Amino acid sequence: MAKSSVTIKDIAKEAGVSTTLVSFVMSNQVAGEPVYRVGEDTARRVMEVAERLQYKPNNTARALRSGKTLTIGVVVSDIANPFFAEIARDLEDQAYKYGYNVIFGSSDENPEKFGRVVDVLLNKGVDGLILVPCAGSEDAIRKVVGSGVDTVLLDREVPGLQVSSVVLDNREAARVITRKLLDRGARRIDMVSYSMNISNTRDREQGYLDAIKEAGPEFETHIERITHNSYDSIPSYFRSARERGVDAFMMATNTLALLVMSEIYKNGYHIPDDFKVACFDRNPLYDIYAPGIIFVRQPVDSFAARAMELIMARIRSGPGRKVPIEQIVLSPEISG
Amino acid sequence: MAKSSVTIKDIAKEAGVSTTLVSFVMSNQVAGEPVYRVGEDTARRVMEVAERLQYKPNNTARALRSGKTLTIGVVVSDIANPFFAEIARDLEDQAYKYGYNVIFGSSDENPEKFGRVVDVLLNKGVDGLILVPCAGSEDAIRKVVGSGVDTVLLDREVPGLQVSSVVLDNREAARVITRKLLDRGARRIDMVSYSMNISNTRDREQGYLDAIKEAGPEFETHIERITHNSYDSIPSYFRSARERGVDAFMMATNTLALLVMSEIYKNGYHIPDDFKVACFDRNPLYDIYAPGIIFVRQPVDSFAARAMELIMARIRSGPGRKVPIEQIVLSPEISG
DNA sequence: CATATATGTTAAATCGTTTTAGCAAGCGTG
DNA sequence: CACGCTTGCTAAAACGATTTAACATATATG
Repeated sequence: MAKSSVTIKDIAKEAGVSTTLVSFVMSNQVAGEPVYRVGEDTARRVMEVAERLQYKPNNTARALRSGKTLTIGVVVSDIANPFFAEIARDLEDQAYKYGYNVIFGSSDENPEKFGRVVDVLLNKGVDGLILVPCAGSEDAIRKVVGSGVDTVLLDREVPGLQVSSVVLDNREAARVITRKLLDRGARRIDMVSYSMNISNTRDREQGYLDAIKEAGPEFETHIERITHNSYDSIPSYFRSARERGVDAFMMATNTLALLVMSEIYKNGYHIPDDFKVACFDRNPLYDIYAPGIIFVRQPVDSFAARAMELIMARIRSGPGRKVPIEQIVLSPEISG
Repeated sequence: MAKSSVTIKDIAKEAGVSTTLVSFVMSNQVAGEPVYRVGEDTARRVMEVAERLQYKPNNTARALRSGKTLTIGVVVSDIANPFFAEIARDLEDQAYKYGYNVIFGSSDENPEKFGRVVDVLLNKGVDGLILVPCAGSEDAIRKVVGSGVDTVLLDREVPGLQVSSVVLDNREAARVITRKLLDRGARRIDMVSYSMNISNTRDREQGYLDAIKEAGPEFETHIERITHNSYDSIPSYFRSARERGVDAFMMATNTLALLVMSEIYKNGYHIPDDFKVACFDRNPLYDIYAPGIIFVRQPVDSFAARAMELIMARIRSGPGRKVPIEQIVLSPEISG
């Protein structure tokens, strides 16, 4: 631990005031409006001394006494996924605006790890949690929420739980891009999805089915469910899809999209001439990789901003009368 | 912050002993060998009570008094890169073995952000730092190391700095895979690299040059340096490479490999028939994407294990006589 | 002028733990 | 039996901040 060496006491002595006063000045500086009344010139003097001595408040001591760490914990499902990496970045920026920091954890879509990570974060003393649930994490989330920790769910919901959340309108988004594939001439669209039981995946499948149903009874549907992180089945799946006369794919995530598209290229086909493709999430590789692709651009910055607003509102409303639960559903933007 | 509510005091009262004793029992439990002498049955009783009351030590208070957080800070250059994502995971596991936790930050290859992130970590009170330097981060690292914080560099070195590090033998690895391309019949090999000034990138370029030089004067070299995160130049580069009769590519990272390979496929060519490809780092997409690819598999688990060993050794040797600086160079494994 | 109110400041308690210094009992030794 | 050494335990002082309660002084109010 870095020895901060210069403490509030040193400043007090140097400026000829009490430590209390120094503390007042410091916390007034951090928060917006002055809560404590401090003489203007005294405040200036204290701040000058603090500056000169390069005072850095000791967050640990602060946390111990005040019970607030000004840190919120974030658990995403896979930090290596560009979608979540971007969310992580944006959350960090948002938190900064409120004078907060963020600590991350990754569940790797594993409910046990999810629980462990949440425990570690709580033990480190975060003021609130922003969680991306994974399949099987319901109990852990219920427990945390039940114990009164301020929590907001992100990207995925857990039905039947009294907790705020920010998600995309996945069903509508899926419907729109599927519809778009049809408009561009696709006759036989497969959806490639995950077998994980996660709200957003299920919603996307529904949207796909909605669109095909609307199109008419002559259109067939097929949802291929891939097991997370075991992608060897893709080549054989692609072969079967081709044999069934599939001419377009709708993918539930950017990872799936890349996998299927690389399979398409590997077999010597082109996008969008041979196969049309639609999917969720942007990926930096699209730019150069698949110019003709249709994708749902999730408003990641809004995800982060809304989630942070919700958690801040909850944190700032004392333990007494809490701010009400809010479930925010964001509208998708479609590209391509 | 989660109210842990039940404290050492409660246990002391319940068990009829002093808080000191409870503290002794608790910390003996955590560390390996008993440092304090405590009666065996008393210890058992205290632990029973602690268990029954579901005591969770308050890390904040611990940190404040002891000056140790049992947390080490890690700054990688891009958490969204699978290579670093895996390193992050492995570091977490390693730390766990020592009873430590890990907090992450990402510099996004930006030296200002690097400095900010390091400051935040130090301010949170980490006991040590594991850093992946980025171009321009030298000053920040020098400052941190100079101020006595235990530090280990990972994946990239900063020449002329007294600090432990764990890196791959990048030059040798690059030489070997370039050689392998030649052995498989490549006559004109381009290297695609980053323009960033980073030790490992420079070393890889040297290895490439070494191999071509060894091959004989009739072989030409070309190093194409791409600016990080601006990949629009790749199509035009690929065109020019094709015109120059290039028949193989050696890429400095997995990201570059994917970009160039997708360009190859997009133009209707195949790997390895039309172009042979070698690169650094594994990527999950390779499996399905480029079976014929040659790549350097970096021993990520060893990176993590060695780095954690080094930082632990430094942390545990008190501020008095520090363990000596160690620069560990790991051997690459070649696949394909 | 007396009383109330606002303003500027501080002493001391507190957060939950670790750590220092030391006490008391038991035991072997010469 | 007196001495030192070990064993088992504790009181009290940190750690560095925040927060409570209160004390002056100045200003306003009736």
